[in-house]
This record gives sequence, C-alpha cells and structure tokens, in this order.
Amino acid sequence: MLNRVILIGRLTRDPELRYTPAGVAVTQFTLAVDRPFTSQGGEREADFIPIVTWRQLAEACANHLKKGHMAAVEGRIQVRNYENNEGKRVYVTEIIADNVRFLTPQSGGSNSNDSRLGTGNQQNRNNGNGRGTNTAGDAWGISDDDLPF
Amino acid sequence: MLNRVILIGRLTRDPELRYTPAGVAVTQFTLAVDRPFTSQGGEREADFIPIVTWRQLAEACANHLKKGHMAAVEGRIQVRNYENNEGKRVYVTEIIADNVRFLTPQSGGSNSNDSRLGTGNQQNRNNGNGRGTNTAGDAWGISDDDLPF
Amino acid sequence: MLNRVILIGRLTRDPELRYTPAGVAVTQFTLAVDRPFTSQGGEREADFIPIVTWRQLAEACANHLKKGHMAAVEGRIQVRNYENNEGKRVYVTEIIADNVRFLTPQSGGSNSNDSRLGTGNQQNRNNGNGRGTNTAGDAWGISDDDLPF
Amino acid sequence: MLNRVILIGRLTRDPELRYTPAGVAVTQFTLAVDRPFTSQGGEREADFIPIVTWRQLAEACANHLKKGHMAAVEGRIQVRNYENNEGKRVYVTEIIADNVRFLTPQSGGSNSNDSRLGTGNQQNRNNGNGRGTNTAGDAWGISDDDLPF
DNA sequence: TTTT
DNA sequence: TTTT
Repeated sequence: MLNRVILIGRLTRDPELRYTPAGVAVTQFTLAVDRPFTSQGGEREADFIPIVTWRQLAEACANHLKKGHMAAVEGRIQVRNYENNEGKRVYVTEIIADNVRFLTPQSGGSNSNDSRLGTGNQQNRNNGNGRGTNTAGDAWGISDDDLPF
Repeated sequence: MLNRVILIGRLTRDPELRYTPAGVAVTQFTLAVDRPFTSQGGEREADFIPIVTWRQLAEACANHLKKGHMAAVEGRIQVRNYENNEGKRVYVTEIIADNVRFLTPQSGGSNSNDSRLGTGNQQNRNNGNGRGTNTAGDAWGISDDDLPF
Repeated sequence: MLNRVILIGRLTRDPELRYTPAGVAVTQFTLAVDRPFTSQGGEREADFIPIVTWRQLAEACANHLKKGHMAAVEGRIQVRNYENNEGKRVYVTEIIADNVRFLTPQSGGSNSNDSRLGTGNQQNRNNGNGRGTNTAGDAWGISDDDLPF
Repeated sequence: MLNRVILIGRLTRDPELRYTPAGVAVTQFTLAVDRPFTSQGGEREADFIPIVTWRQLAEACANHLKKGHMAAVEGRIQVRNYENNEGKRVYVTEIIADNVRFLTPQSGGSNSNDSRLGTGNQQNRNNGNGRGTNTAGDAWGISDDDLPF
C-alpha cells in the first residue's frame, strides 16, 4: 500500500542502457550505500543496491551518470522473479526509481541537475535496431511486462 | 550515505522470533505490499518484502503482530550474503526496521501502538536455553555479527 | 532538489473540499501526528500538520476521510506565503500530498483502499456554481497559481 | 505515529550555533529546496525550510556547513508555537533533523562525510559563558523544553 | 511460498 | 563482482 525508498550513494560502474523489445529505454546501475556504522570485524561497510530506471529517466541517467558519481535515488522496492537458464526460480530485489538527482557536478556541462523525469511520460523510443531490441530481456530477465508506469 | 525505506503492508504469516547465540532477540516477517498499479496480464500485484527487527522491537513485533495484520515499517535496505549448504553464496535483501507501527487494532488489548523501540537500546535477553540459542543462525544465516545497532 | 514527507496520523476534523476559480478540486485537512516521545512537562504530544490535496485525490479524500480516521500521507513540504487582510505577509507550511492511504476501514463500503490518484491526472471538475468557485481563494489564500502538478 | 522527512537542498546562510540555558548545542539553518516544476508565472521556485539540529549533530553542522553548501537532511516535522514580544502566539514549522549528510566536498579537509550524530547521544556541552547560555531562547523561542531526544 |  |  505504501512503498518508498530514498538512497544516496555512489555508482559502482557506469550505468547500462538497453531497450525492451517494444523499444522502451531501461537503465540499470548499482548504488554503493555506505552503512552508518563500522562493522566490528572489519566486514561489509556498504550495501550494493540495484537500481532500475525507465524511459526518459533511463536516458538521462545513462547520459549523466558515471562510475563513482554520487546520486540520490527515490523509488520503490520491487521483488521480481524469473526462471534462469537452469530452470530455477530466481528472486531479484531492485529499486524502481522515479526520481534521480545527480549529486556529482557534471564536468564541462550545464548541470541543471533537473532529472525528475520518467514518471507519467508516454513517449517510447524505438532504437531502430532489430537485433538490439530484446537485449534487455536477455541480459536481465526484464521484459515489457515489467514496465512499471 | 543515506538509506531509508518506508512501507505499509500486511504480514503474510505470523512473525518468527528467535535469539542469536548471544541471546539477542531477532524477529522476521514478510510484508505483502500491494503495488500501486494493476498488472496488464493479471500478473503479480504485490511485493513480498522480508523485514528484520532486533531487540525490544523484535519482541514487540512478536507479541503484537499476526498474519494478516497491517503494519508500517521504517528502516533501511540491507543486502546480506551467506554461504548456503551447497557452498554457494546467497544474496538476501531485507529491511532492517528501526520503527514499526501496528495498524491493525489489537483485539482485547490496550493498543497503545507505541512501538518505537529497538534503536539505541542496550538490554539483551538471554533465553536461558542452551539448545535454542543458535536457532537464528541455523535458520536464516543470521549471527551476532549481523547486529545492526 | 529532493523533498519527500511521509506521515501517519489522524484527521483532527472532516476534510474540507473546495474548488479554485478554474474549477479544480482542492481539499485540506489537518493530521495529528503523535510524537515518538512523551514530553517531560506534559506538554504537546502531537504535531498538527496541514495537508493539501488536489484534483482526483482531493475528491477521494473528501469522500472517504472523516474526523478521527487514520491516514498515511506522502508528499512534499511547501512554504507558501500570502498577504492577509491586514496587509501582512503570512507564511504557511503545508504538505502537498500526492498519495494518501486510508487506514481506517470504511464502514459499509468496499474499502479498496486504492487512493493513488491526483498526480498526473488531467480532468478538472467545474462545480457548476458561480458563487462557490472562488471559495478556496477566499478561505485559504489558495488560487490556481498554487496548482502543483 | 510516523513522521519522516527527507530533503536535499542548499543552505541559504551559514548555520547558527547557540546553546540552551542548560548548555545543549542547537544549530539552525534554512535549506532552499528547488521545486520539481517551473512555476507558470515565474513565481517561487524553491521552498525555504528551517532545519534544527541538536547536540553533536548541531556542532558537526556548525563546523562543516556553509552558505551555499548542499546537504541531505533527514528528520521529522515539528510545529512549535511560542508567544512573541507582542504577546501573540506564533506558529513555527521546522524540521528536527536526526541525520545530515554533507554533499559539498569540504575544502582542505578529510571529508569523511560521517555525520550520523545527535540521536541517542548524552554529552551536553556547557559553553562556560553566563551571558551566552540563553541566547537560543532569546533568538528563536527555543528552550530546553524543546529538546527532542 | 505468500497478505486483505 | 563492486563506490569514495
């Protein structure tokens, strides 16, 4: 009934932009979020949280975010499951973002930081590429059925 | 750097209270959180999100929550990993709650609804039970190393 | 750049539904949110927080919420200022809600609890009432300029 | 029952650190939070939201934040009222922060960015200044009764 | 594997 | 598998 997540962290890698078979942009990246406390045994000190963005917001993230950049992400937790290549059900927990703020100043750019996109937007984009259209599904088990808006 | 989650949903089962080897209370339950939209293909309509609470809050949840009850949960996302019995690394995403509100009126009780416990509290509780102490570790791969506060 | 509020509390009165001069629904109510701690001197124990909703969500709130009902409100803080009838600038802090969950079971109703409305919706509603159209502006200093979406 | 706010914005001025009569540190600053949309009439484009921090967090903010710096603030809304010098009741809405992240890199410093302080900390600090101790009360109507933790 |  |  209510599902809201807000994170600030750093990208562990460059974001990956793909397109669903229907031509809808999706990008994924992982946010390293430092924990508030230091582990007693020198163990884990960050959580690595997968983020998914769609449509315009996906393209903005792909264009503006890089490995190491800081970002604030607002969205909801989604628990997706799909069958892997051994026929086993795999559960994946991700944040479906509807707002991403770019907190690392863009080098040589305007850096308007205005990235509230993606929610309530209609325009799809076909990448005009027969081979590329279903890479999203192949790579991540994401299909057009997962479109969240 | 910032990691905050707020959920409202219903318990899919009664919560399970266990104790770490050191005698610290942990309870786990799953929250079914309805999605805001209806899936086009009649697919999934809720996310099932695992919640972990510690210490006093753990005991309050075990005492007051039941299957089907509505609750509001505030906490942070944690991505834990452990080795399962086939020697494979398993990743588990859970919400470590630091505040739980009981939204289903307690039958025949005072229902003070005052459940802001667990954070910053010192008192452990040993269950005085040699056999029972490490059930938490056995069942869920949770140990005293996972103590979040 | 990021402005998010989540509250759970109870309505201090029935909500008030009005319409802007352009016929857009607005409703206002106040949420009493109990503080997590008990004041040492028996002082205040709740914050009384004004909520504003627009369009479809405004009408859903007017239809389903009553004094004493519990609700979860998601939105953003807005600091509005207007000139009062003594020509003095008055500052008003309110929550502009984009999601309201009705946590009190509706008596004699279906209680689908599906109240994610209001954001990204286009339909205005003229109340067909010449006198009533600008009551919102009169009563609260709200005008069509304050439309948030 | 639940009251959570998360903001990202910029300080409109340097923060002001004071001490209550009992010697507890309080700092106040205002966060300018850009609105997600552009006003049609070129009107207001940011909300100016007053922030209050206490104890260790107050001193960390006073030491590390400056006018123009970006910060993420987590806390709760509080509606305080006091009598002004004309004997009139004044209502003040502020965010009582329990977590502040410094998002502007510190010039010439370590910038550990570890600012999760203030909650659950016991140590007060007396400023050893008879005259200065109650400046907080004078300036802002804040007294030791307002201590939130 | 799931709640109403 | 991971960021600073």
